[in-house]
Amino acid sequence: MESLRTHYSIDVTSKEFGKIISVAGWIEDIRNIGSIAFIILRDRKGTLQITALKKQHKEIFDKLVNISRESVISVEGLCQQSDKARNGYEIIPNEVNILSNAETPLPLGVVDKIESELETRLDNRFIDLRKQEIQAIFKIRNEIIAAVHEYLRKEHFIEVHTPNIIASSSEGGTDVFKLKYFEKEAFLAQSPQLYKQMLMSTGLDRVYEIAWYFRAEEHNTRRHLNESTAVDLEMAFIKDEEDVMKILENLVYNMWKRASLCKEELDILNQKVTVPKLPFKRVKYDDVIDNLNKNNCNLQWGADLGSEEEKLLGEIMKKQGHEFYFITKYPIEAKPFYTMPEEEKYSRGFDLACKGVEIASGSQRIHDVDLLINRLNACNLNPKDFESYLKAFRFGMPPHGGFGFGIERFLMNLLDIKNIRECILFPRDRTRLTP
RNA sequence: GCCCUGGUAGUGUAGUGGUCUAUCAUCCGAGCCUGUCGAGCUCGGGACUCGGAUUCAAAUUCCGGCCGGGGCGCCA
Repeated sequence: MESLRTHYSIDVTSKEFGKIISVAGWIEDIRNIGSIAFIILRDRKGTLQITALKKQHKEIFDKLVNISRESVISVEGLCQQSDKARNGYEIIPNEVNILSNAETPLPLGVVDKIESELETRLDNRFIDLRKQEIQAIFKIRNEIIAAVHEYLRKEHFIEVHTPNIIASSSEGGTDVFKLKYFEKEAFLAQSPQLYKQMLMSTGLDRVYEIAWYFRAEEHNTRRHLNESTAVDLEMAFIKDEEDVMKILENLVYNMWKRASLCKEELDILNQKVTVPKLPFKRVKYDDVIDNLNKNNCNLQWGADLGSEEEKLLGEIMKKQGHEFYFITKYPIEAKPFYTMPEEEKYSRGFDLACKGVEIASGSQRIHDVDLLINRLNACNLNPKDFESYLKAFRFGMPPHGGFGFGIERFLMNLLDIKNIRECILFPRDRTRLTP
């Protein structure tokens, strides 16, 4: 055999009929009818059929029929047109190489008729990922991240990488993972917030990062991970937060558009992606509260929206034709310390929501160091703990703003996936540390 | 952090004090079958999360551990 694989399953065309080709992959199914057997082989692009006849070649027939499912083989044989086989052709094998034998029974069936639970699937993720509908999620994920790079580079953002091991918690509030760093104590970053802001003092002006977020909160829900990814972005010399929102809505637009082009994967997932229209609706926080209170909510001014209120707002906005919308001018007390205040009680912070779920949040940031220290104190944080961050504000810091944007939440929303653990290859949740 | 909930073959389930020697499907194994594609048929295999308590009797009730699922708060 000259090579393990000359063709992928779906790349075989009528040009190959009558020729010797080789294919390789995992044995998905063996249907032994007696004197004839059909072996379904799966590769990256799809499946194909190998047809073995006992009469014609008993040795190869016996070999193929006795391999366990999900073993890896390479087959060389005659490619023959067949209306009865999938893809319109079948391979008549003349050489079979077993590259890897799968143990039996499988901990999880790839094409079994019985659905497994998410836990079983995650415990055996390497097999779970053999399913085309699971792979489709990550192929789409790859595409939308490509769209992020493409769009942001076009807008002159540069991709950066900031530390994940840090000396103090980024923003206070949420729980962080503590770890030993030689003789010191360190933490895992809950976001690149402080670093991307510091980069605004360098003149790089526009940066973004596909960032890891580590959060030690002990929640156990469908929409929380303890390790997640995000698109984090920061830009300098902005007039106000509107400049940031423009980038964000265009980014989201481009991501949806790119996802809508993944026709094959969307078909497999039975999903339709409708590209949103620009610009997204801007709604002031005050109007949101009024609107919700008119609809039988009892919200105090200054309160953050609970998940039920968020959902209700999503329904109200949808009736008005807005699937995506910004909530702007949040009360300063509902936003983190680095958020730029506006007037007495407001801020230049915003959230982007889609279908009643918050998918991104951002703001214009404070660039004045005295104001920043005031806000730290007001939030019961100690400016001393933030000295290396504050230093970047003392020697020339332009006005700036940015946002963070959870990739898994976005995928859930995009593909109507019910559990966030489906959106990341190897999820880390409250109890899961392996695989 | 708080609250609710669950754990039966490899997988997914039925069974809620007593012929349970535990159901069914899938799966695995042996066999039959020349056009399967959820192949079919015959035969066989395989399980009660762990520890303690109650009881004549526990998969089933109670307590605890371990491991899950979900909701709230918080957040992405």
